Amino acid sequence: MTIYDIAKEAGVSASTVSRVVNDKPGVHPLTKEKIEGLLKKYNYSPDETARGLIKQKNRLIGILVADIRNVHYTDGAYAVEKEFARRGYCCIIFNTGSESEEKTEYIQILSQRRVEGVVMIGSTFQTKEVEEAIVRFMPKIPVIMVNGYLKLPNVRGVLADERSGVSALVRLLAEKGHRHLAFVNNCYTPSNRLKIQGFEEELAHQGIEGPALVYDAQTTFESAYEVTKRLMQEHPETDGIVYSVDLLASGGGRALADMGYLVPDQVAYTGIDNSIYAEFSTPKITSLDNKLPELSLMASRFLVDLLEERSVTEKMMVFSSIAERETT
Amino acid sequence: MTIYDIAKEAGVSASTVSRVVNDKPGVHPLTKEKIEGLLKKYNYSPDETARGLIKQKNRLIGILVADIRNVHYTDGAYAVEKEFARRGYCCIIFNTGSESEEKTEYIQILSQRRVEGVVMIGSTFQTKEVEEAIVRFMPKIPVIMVNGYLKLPNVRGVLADERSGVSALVRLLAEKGHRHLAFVNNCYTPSNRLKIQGFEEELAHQGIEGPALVYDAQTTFESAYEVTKRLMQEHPETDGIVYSVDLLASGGGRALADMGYLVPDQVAYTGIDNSIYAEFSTPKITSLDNKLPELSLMASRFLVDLLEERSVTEKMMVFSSIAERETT
DNA sequence: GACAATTTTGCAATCGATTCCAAAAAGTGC
DNA sequence: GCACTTTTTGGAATCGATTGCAAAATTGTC
Repeated sequence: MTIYDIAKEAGVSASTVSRVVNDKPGVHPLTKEKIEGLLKKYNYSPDETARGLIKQKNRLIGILVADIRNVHYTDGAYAVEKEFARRGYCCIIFNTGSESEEKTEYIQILSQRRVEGVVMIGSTFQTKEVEEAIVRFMPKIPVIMVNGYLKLPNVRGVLADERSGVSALVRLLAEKGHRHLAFVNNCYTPSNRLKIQGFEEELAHQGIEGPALVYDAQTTFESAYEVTKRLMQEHPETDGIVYSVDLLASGGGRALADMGYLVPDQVAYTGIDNSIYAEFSTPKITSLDNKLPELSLMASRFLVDLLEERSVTEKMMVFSSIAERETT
Repeated sequence: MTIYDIAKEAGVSASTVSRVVNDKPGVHPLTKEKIEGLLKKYNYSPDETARGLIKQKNRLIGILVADIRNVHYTDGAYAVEKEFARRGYCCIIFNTGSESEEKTEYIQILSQRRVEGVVMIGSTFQTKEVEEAIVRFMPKIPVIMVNGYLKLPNVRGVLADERSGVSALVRLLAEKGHRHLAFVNNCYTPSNRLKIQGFEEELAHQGIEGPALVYDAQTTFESAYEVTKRLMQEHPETDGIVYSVDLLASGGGRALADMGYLVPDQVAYTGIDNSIYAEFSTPKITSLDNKLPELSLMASRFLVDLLEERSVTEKMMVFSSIAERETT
């Protein structure tokens, strides 16, 4: 059912029907009534594709996420979708995976769809390859990065201040008397580098000397379990651990329990992200809340400002806060 | 950069450029080479919107989910997106919320976008209102419901057999000697009704007489905690509980622990969905795995079959299995 | 070099809307 | 009833592609 079909049955031209559909003035009340009847009769609603073509605005937003199953990305994607749906946009979502090739590919696809804006959630998009892909395929489309940033004219960033957040975690541990601290890291993303930086800085602040203890683990419960055991064997004096993500903290906590340590008295530990893992592990894990949902919501608003061509700043910092639970 | 711009610079017509872009025969090798050079130079890629308009196929799929933050929906949405991305489709996703009005609205929006197919994830879409909305706005668009079903010519369903799954849970409990069983329910969705049915049927099978004990709770950890306490006070003989979802089982487990019950010896319990809650609670919860990711993957394949007009059955049943852990 | 066969190319219509401009219809005043 | 204004309507171009058909260019054969 197209606008022409309606026009034909109403005995008018498509222009007139279009005016009624878009509620524009200059249509005779009787004609309008007649057309409205037909619109309802056939449940007509205009083809947004065709509309987008002529208007050069398709009200489409692209969301890029490495893996939506990752709890904190889920929250972010949800916030973005909700905010844009409210404003009459549709969101096209892609799970890009971690390969940079895939990311480039999806950036191209989104540009082909002529999306009006893109939100990239997660620091994994803060890479040279993504930068090149943006320059190549969407140099003019507003891009907002949640927890990431690239220095390009059409890119804006919304970031949690994880560096000072991790410093706060260290301060918390130090205040409770834990001074032999270690950091367990899952991978060297830009975001994680900042965390380690915050860790080291605060150690210095607290006057804890010596090289900072950083252990590497895979992003799995089991790996964190193993690494923590090894850590405690190699450095038995350790009494405080910061894990780069909650999942690791969960695995590490299990290891500490199995080794017979009293938590938080003998060894205290924290996660980062304040995710479901932190809340549902036993004991409940103290975690750094980087407020990804809020961050994503802000990102959406940011993007809307850009779409409506309001001038805005280059990036925004949001302070993260600590959700203290049973492990500290 | 449109196809005409390329054509102009190459000194040929748009038709010729189109032929090159789509790799169609009948273009002189030299012309082709020249055009390909320009395509690369300008990073030209055809506007999918315009393409969709003329081809009457936009390679767009709609995904409707009540709330993607709901862990088992996340997995489903992921599976669907991945499968369609692989096939060159884009997915438009909406979190519909639980209101039926919103669902109707999003169904209309998707129809306006002329999506080629729709996947609805979750039994919440199995309602009269959704049925009406489909008839009204997308009577011709293939719709696949994951864990739901509506009797309409364009709708197909992929369902987990939760009824017999819950029966299996009851059987498991009964085999371990638990015969005073209760069911804690979060809400009366079609899916949950089937669970209760399976619960009651198996009680009868096992020769456990009396009306089945069914308690109602909100879908929160706290509510499950309270309801479980009340349940154990009102029926202290209870030695086995089936919770309609894992989150409830998690809250209930905490209540049982606080009341001093030995799990699983004195009281055993199970969740449903085999979600992250089941895996990360302490003790780890035995849960019914309704295999939503697999279900969603099957749904995608099902939809592809429909899109390619292969004939397929009306609905498919998938048997669920039990992931046994520490609470039974 | 003429003519047929074949290859290469472009014109124009199309998809389903929107919108400017001009034409038609209706309304107003004398 | 005529001239003029205002309201209502329709025609045609447009957005950015695709595609069937006809025209043009090239190639081959004698």
